[in-house]
Amino acid sequence: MTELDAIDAAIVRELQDDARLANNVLAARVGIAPSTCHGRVRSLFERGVIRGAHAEIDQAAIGRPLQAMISVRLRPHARGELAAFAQAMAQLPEVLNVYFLAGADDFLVHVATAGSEELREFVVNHLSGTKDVAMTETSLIFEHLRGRPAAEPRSVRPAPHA
Amino acid sequence: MTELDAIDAAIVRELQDDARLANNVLAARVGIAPSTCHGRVRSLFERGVIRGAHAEIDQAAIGRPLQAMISVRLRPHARGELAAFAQAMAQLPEVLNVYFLAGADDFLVHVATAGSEELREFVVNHLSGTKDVAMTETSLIFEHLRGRPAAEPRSVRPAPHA
DNA sequence: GCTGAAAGCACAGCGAC
DNA sequence: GTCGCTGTGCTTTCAGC
Repeated sequence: MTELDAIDAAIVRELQDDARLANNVLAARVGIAPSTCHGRVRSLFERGVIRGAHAEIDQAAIGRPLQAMISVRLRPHARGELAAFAQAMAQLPEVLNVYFLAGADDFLVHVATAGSEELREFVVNHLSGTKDVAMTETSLIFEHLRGRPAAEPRSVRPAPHA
Repeated sequence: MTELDAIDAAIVRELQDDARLANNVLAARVGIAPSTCHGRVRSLFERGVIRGAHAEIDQAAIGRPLQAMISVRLRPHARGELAAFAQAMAQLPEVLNVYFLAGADDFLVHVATAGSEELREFVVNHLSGTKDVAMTETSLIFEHLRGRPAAEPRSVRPAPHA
């Protein structure tokens, strides 16, 4: 697998915190020249270590103040279509995340809706009212905290010549 | 609250998909001049509609191939410190997300670890082995799908003079 | 909302170490 | 691997409209 040195790890950490960080600022922060830094960032994207950059939106500001996490269990006969089902879920405008689980439930759906009525409609129309769904359990989300960036838990090999 | 017109909504949608999109490309895509577009993006950040931009990392590539979602319930006496507890969780390097729930469980912790042993250690050291935690339930995550960008579910007022 | 100018930066390719 | 250079184009801020 693609190995990351300490500088790559630092770049990943910084971009995880702010994906729009200017290259020259990032270079200074990780202690390398801007041209080198630019090449490394490009490489991280090309190698798939950084999959993309996404803006974090205040859902309430765009008219979806109510977030919920919905546990979903499919009926046994529909388990084969689990992937297709989850994929379809992810296309719906209310859906923020779909987590495919290995446990009692088949997956979790993280949604943001305009209100409780819209949430109810979402669950009925796309989940509990569907023939493939055996069970749903909806929990409202009060708050969502992002973890602090982490890169390379262990075995970070030293940088070339920092 | 800060109102968003159709152009702001389009900008939000594009940046949700790619936060590093070049300003001139974004401007062309939403149909306004680059300088105007730049001002709107700045305004969206300043108003807090866009809270930040974060790189999406391939956790497996940085040495954390195993992800899990952990349901946590605190003991009744510890409910008052729920916010502080969750905040502390979010600081741990393994934690990607903490979802504060209103339901049977108090919160969900989304973690990425180096392996099953590290996951077990995480749960024991920071959750089940803690005096404030009443119960935990760990589900492995097979896959994580991001929802497709959505902006302004309804009541998008027309743009000024698009 | 647009245009235009000016400074700084991004980005690619180069050679040198 | 690193760094520094150059050139083109873009970003960003500032006017004024």
